Amino acid sequence: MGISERKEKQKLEIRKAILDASMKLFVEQGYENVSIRKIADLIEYSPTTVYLYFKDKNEILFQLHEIGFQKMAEYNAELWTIKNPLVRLHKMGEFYMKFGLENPAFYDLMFILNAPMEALQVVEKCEWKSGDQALGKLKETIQECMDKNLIEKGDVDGISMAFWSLVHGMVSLAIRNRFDKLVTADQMVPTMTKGLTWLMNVVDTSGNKT
Amino acid sequence: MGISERKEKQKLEIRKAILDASMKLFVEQGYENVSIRKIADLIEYSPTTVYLYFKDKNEILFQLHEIGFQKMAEYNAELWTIKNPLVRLHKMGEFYMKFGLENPAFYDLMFILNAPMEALQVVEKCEWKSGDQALGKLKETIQECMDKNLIEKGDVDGISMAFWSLVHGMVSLAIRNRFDKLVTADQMVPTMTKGLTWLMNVVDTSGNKT
DNA sequence: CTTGGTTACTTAACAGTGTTAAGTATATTT
DNA sequence: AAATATACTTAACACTGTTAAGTAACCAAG
Repeated sequence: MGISERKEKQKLEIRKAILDASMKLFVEQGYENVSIRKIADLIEYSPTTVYLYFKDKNEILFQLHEIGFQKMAEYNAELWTIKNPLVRLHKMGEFYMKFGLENPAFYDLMFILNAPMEALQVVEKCEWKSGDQALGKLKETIQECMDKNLIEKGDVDGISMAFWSLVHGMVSLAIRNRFDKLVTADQMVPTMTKGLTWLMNVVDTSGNKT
Repeated sequence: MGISERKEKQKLEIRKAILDASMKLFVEQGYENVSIRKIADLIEYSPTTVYLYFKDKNEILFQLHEIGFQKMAEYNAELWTIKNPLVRLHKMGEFYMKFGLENPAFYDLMFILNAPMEALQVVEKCEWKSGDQALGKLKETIQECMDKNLIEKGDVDGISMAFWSLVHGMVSLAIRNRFDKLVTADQMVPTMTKGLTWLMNVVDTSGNKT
């Protein structure tokens, strides 16, 4: 079956070429400029060929959204060397904001746009694996903080959601230009950082507040 | 000048008709179904006529976004009768989330979509009046909390941003379906409420924690 | 070696989008 | 009555996602 194996390989190569082209378009020209026709132009196939490798555009965007989570994991790599869970939690927030501000296109796909989630609903996987995994790490860290009496004990799910929401809120308001007219450009990142630091201080019950 | 006055009036009426039609479309069929052609169909004019009353689609969406802020003000009406600024702050968050979840289309326009903000940048007004005003009320309340020693004193701007970000984060993650696979439908609102209550308790230095 | 069928891809079209240049009546002013 | 201004429309441009139908190329069976 060496022949059909090679064909399988070739199919995967074109799939990859489509994703690469999509990536190129959407990193260089932003989300709204990723179109099936432009992808087809780049890989030098007709637009309809794209549909032989992906169900629809949402599925392509879902795949890019997954690549986004991989990229985010790179930002978080050094996180797991941090022993103190409270310091780790703080850094987690910082890295999250850094990733979002430096990769607004990916952030859009991962946490703002509807399209990738629509792909998920169709496939009926009915599981947002990447999101669930990321939230899991956050919950673990918060649980650890509670276990070590670094923050007040409470509902881990609710507190995790609140923590995530705070950093997501900041990043999404920033990249969707809601801070532009309210904070000067040079004060935006400092204000965001201060907001997170404020939260960290306010939850800190260890007595070693920074 | 009675005649030109009547004409002015008529012009305003068509402007209003366009906005009414846009409203109808976007409340009934969602944001992505508001198109110039559909608006034109509803008001029984040709699509190009719309451009005689609005610069472009972004300007129409900006106007709808303003109506959204008015609607939000209605939700907040009873807020200003609350004397205790800490209780008011809590209710502010609750009403904000309630508004967002009950009016996702408006919320989109006000705090998520780029289009309305693009209209603002073109007009060179260079001021997001509605957003600035809303944030102002939040800052006042937080300042009052500090003055009355109900929360720890600190950077009002940063803390206001953090507070806003938390509730915005929750609403936007919810309406963009990021909670769907992570929290069961019936637990979503309670989890969000708990998250806000947690923050309120954690900042409360009055000693009367609920 | 030819036939039949599968695979991979393309052409052409549908139904829509925002936007604009150019044209046409109607009404007002000179 | 002629010139001008107002209000609106037609037709087109350049796009979008998506699909039905058609066409080559290859591959296995008779």
